Amino acid sequence: MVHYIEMIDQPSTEPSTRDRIVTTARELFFDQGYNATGISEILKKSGAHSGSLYHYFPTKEDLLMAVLQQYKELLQPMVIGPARERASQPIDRIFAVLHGYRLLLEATDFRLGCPIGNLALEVSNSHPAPRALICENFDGWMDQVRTLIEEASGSLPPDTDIDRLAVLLLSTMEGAVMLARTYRSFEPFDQSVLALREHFEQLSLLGTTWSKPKNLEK
Amino acid sequence: MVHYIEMIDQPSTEPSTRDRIVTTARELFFDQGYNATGISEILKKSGAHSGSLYHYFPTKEDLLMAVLQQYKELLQPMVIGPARERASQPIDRIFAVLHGYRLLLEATDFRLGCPIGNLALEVSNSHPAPRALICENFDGWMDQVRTLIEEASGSLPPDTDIDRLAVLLLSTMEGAVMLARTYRSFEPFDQSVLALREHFEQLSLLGTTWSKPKNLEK
DNA sequence: GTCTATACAACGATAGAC
DNA sequence: GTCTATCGTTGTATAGAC
Repeated sequence: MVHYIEMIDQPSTEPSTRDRIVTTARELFFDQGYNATGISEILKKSGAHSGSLYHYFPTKEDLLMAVLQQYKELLQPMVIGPARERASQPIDRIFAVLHGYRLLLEATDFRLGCPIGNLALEVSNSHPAPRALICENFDGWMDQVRTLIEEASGSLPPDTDIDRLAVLLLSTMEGAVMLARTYRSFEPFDQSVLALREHFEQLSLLGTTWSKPKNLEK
Repeated sequence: MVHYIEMIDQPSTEPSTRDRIVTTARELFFDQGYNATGISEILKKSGAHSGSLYHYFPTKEDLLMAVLQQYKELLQPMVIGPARERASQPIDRIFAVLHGYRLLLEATDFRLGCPIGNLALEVSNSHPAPRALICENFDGWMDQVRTLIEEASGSLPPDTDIDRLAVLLLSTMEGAVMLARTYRSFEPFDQSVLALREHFEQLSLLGTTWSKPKNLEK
């Protein structure tokens, strides 16, 4: 609420103290995890002081929630949008989203994968409120991917379960990123994505040869 | 080294102090994560005292490595063996392994998923030595699953890439467990597994009909 | 190998001046 | 809203008697 007003009132000036704190916390949580990142570290890197941080965020958990809220807002401009621009064909756009995570692994030498996945495993048991926000992040991802799948449905059998496919893509991506980061190798990621590709190719095959006239348009 | 002697010398008596410490640490790391678990908590729950713990494990990281070593030894008796006994058909045995994780999610109300996956994301960036042991755990899992796939290769196309399939199963399982734990719901897990089932069914279809006349059967 | 006592740094969080 | 100073606790790890 105050948040939106700030975004309007400060169109293109330097970021507010609050935003610097959230962004810094996001970066540190991403790289080191939630528990391994101390408040003092966030203060030092952001240049803010403890009085300011605790003015905005009464507890560390509140700061985590602001970070997760920011991730929700970054999904479109940072993940989905760029992926859409990198590919023109419907099915390629789906895999362009996955490829985005590979680019991140590459750019960070396997340090950074999916920030939501990291936090999901670390805080789900102990922090119920952030856990709900993590669900919303996953929901947003699957919503977007579902849309991409729908746009590609011409190449899929008419009875394809799109929700199921979106869940499969998210599950496999999360696991593949986990393995790549652990092995410090693209191989498990690439193999997983390739296997998904084959699955989609099989579906395409079924979609074009199976049904009756259905998708004989052009 | 001393480890094996102890196992032989104490066939069925109560566990050694060392073993109690490792097992307790394993349970706490599993439920709470590595960073969120304090040494004092391990000492309290195991009944050991700090002098004993630091006698065996000079640092907390050394204890983590002993835990990861124990996981390697538990893979067969706790994961693969039971799965093999729960199913008789080759392909069913593969999915019985995945189902084992569902049973664990169910038994723990979604608190516990895959212990290796949890630790992988939490410590890979900061703890190189444990990271190597996590790789060995993943390797062991994929070795076992690869064997299960080979045993089922009669139902698969002859050119099936078995390694790739094993990686896909691990990636998807890890992601599916992550989502189930986050949502506190079986749905993402079940949907992911169902999608994998469909992938295997497609492969079976190709395996039996392919060889010659493409897919013009029936 | 096991126990008690404790060192010392880092943690999350607070108080109060400005 | 920002700053400094600091509280009380917990963190990992040690020392030394037995």
